[in-house]
Amino acid sequence: MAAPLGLVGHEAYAACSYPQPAAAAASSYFSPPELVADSGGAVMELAPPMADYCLPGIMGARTPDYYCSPPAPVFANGGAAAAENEMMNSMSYVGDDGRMITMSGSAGNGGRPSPRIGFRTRSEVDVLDDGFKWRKYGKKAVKSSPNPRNYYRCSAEGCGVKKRVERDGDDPRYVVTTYDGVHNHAVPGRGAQRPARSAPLVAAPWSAPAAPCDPWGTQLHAAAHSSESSY
DNA sequence: CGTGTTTGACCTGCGC
DNA sequence: GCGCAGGTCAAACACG
Repeated sequence: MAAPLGLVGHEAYAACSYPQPAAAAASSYFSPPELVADSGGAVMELAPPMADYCLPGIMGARTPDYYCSPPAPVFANGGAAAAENEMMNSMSYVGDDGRMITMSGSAGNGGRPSPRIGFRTRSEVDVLDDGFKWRKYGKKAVKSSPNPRNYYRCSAEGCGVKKRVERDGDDPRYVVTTYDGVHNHAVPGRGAQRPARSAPLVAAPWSAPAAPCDPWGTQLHAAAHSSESSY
């Protein structure tokens, strides 16, 4: 599967076939758990637990309300964003050339690749509310899609996270969102605490790690065997 | 007046 | 070197 999301470059998909919570289904949040990870030319696949660990730091605290979330010992210290970013920065994965690459310096301070996470969402609205404040700085018609691509930057001072939002050219019901970078601050208006889930969503079918681990090492796979998400 | 959006121009990387 | 496409800039504008 080359690029069903209209994304170019190195892509990997993680299929997450966990049932979609009704609340999430009714909202605009991240409906299909289909992930693409593109990190500076390296391919990685995000298994569901990995997605849950990665995405909060990038997209904000609401994400795990949808993604199948293990208990969150990682954030038990209250420093959610810091812990998440620290974890992101300590991660490593296998690049195209087979070498291990670490995420350290991913926030733009070290010349190492910044994490890029893309996903496709069935949504009526173009812009998903991920809890962060975004400022639009550009709009561009792209050749790969009949729909324009919108460019957003995190409004927080010193935070260089960007995201691209575009309608899927193949299916306009879907919004393709690509996050580029990791927030260096907490979600605005939430403090450092992870919001409580209104209801248990999905029982995590895996053993939740007791501490920030290195899921890259154990859950990375070649993109070749990636599967479609099921919904 | 501050903040965010719009949009055309400009810059840059890449393939030929 | 040239052209194309994607990404970014910045001035103008809208809105609360």
